[in-house]
Amino acid sequence: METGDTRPHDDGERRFLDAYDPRDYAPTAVTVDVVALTIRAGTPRVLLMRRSAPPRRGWWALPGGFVRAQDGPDGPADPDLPDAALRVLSEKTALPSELHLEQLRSYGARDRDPRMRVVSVAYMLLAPDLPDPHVGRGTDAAAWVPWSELGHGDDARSDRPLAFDHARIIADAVERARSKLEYTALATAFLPPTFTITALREVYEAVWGTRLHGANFHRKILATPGFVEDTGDLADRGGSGGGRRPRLYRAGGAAVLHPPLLRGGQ
Amino acid sequence: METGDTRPHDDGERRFLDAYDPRDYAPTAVTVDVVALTIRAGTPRVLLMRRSAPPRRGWWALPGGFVRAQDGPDGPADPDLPDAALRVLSEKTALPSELHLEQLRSYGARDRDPRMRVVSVAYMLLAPDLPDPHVGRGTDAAAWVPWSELGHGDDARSDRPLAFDHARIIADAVERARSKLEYTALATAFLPPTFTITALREVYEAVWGTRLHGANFHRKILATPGFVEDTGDLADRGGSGGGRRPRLYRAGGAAVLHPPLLRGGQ
DNA sequence: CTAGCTTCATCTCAGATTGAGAAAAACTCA
DNA sequence: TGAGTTTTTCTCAATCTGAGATGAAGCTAG
Repeated sequence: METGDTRPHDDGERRFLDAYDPRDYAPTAVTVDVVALTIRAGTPRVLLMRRSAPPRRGWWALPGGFVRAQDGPDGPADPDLPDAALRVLSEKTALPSELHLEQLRSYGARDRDPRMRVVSVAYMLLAPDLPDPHVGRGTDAAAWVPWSELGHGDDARSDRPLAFDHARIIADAVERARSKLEYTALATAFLPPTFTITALREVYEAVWGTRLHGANFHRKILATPGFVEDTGDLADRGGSGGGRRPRLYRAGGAAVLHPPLLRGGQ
Repeated sequence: METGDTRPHDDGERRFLDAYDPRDYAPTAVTVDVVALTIRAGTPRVLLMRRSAPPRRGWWALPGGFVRAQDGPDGPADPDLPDAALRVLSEKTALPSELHLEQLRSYGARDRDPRMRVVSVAYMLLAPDLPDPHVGRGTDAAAWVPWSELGHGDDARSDRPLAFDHARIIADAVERARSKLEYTALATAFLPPTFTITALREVYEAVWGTRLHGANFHRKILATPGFVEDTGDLADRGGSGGGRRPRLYRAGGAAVLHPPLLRGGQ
C-alpha cells in the first residue's frame, strides 16, 4: 500500500485539512457483501441469509454490512475493506484458518438500495466445507444454497428470491471462480490442507459442471510446476467400493498456472 | 442489474423507510479514480494530472472525483459508477466513441486519504491514442506518462511522486491489462477501428514488454476464431522503408480467446 | 527500370502437448 | 480367491508450438 507517506506537506495542506468538514458531502453508505463459496456433498454452494428486518424482509441475501468508517459504539473502525468483509462473515459462520478472500468488484447503481445511496464492495471467499452458519442479528435463516437453485446468471426467478442486486453479484462471483480455476491454483482453496488428485478433479468438475478425463487430468496437474506437492503419504481409505489408496498432496507455491487448464478441452 | 424489483413490500418496509435517516451514519466518501491506458509512439502510457490544490498539492494523481450521490448544485446524480468514471474523465480529455471501460477494484484503507474515510472505486480505461489532456479545475498539468517512468509495482520512487495510493492502483491496472491480453481480445481496444496484424503484435509487445515471433503470432491470431475479421482492404502505406502492403482487419466478435495467447511462450 | 532492401504473408519441420483409450497397480468385499 | 473398484502409468495418433526459411509485394537509390 502506498498510504501514509511521510513526505512533508506544505502549510496550505495543513490549513486545508483543518477547515475540512466531511459532513458537507452528501452521504453515501459503503457496505461489504461476501459471496462465500464452498463445495458440500459434491455440490458448489453459496452462503445466504434470510432477512428478518426491513428492507426486503423475508428475502434471501448475501451476508454483509456497513463498513465502519470510524471507531464508534458498535466497535472499532475497519482498518481496510477486507477486514470489514471478514468481520461481517465471522458473525455468520466459523471461519477456517486458511481461506482465500479476494475482492470481486463494487456495485453502486443509484436505485440498488431503497434506503439511500449505497455502494457495496463485494468479496468472494473460497473455503473448504464450512460448518452450518449461525442465524445472527437481522436474519431468521441461513443456509449453504446450491448454485443451481439460484437460476443461471441474471435470471433470479426461483423460489428463493434474492434481495437487492445480489443475484447479479453471485453470478459475477461464480463466473470469476470458474475462470480463475483455469489459470490459477485456486481450486486448492476448496480443499483441506491435504487432498488427492481425484478430489482436486472433483472440484473442477463441480465448479465447471463438466466431466474431465481422469488420466489426462492427473498427468497435467503433475506436469504443472508448483500446483501441488507430494506429501509422501497415502490416504487412509476404507470408504466405499475399495480401490487403490490414492497419494496425498498439498497445495504448491504457485499462484498462476503455466500452462493453464482450459475449460474447452478434455 | 437486479435493481428496482417490483415485488410488493410489506407495510413494515414502508414504515421503516420513512423513519430512516441516512445522516445517522458516519460519513464515508466514495470517489472514482480512472486509470486511462493508451499506447503512444510505441510506449504504453497512463493519464496523470498534477494537483494544484490540497490535499497533496504538486503531486501527480489519477483523474478522479467524488461520486455524485444525489442531484445537487454541481449537477445531476451519477446513475451508476461507470457514469461517474466517464464524467470525471471527460472533464480531462476528449473521449473516443469506442472505448473499453472496466472496473478494477476498490480501495478503502483507513488512512489512504488525509481528509476523511474515502473508498475509491478504480476503473481502467483502454483506448487508442487520445489527444492531449486538458488542464482542468484543481490541476495545473496533465500528461500521458510512460509506465516505465513510474517505477515498477509498488516502488514509487521517481521524480514524479504519486499521491495517495495511486502507484498501487496503477500497478494493479497494468497487471490486469497484461494478463487480460492473454485470454481476451482486449488488445484491439488500444487500436483504431481497422488495423494490421503487425499493429496488433506491437500492442502485445508494448504492453508485455517482450518481443514476439511475427510469423507465429500471425498464424495464431488468424487461427483464433473471432479475434479479428478481414476487411478485404489493404493499408495505404507510403511510410518508411517500403514493404508489402499489409492487410487490414477489424476486431471480431469474440471477447474470450480460445486458445489463449500465453506470455510465457514464443 | 532494375538491384537491393524492407515488410508482410506463408510454408516447413522437429519437438512438445493433448485427447482418448488401454493397461497395470493396489485395494475392498463377498 | 476372485470379481469389481479406484488410482496411476503407459501408448499413440492428432494437434499445436517455436524457430527459421521462403515467397510475395512495395519502396527507393542509382
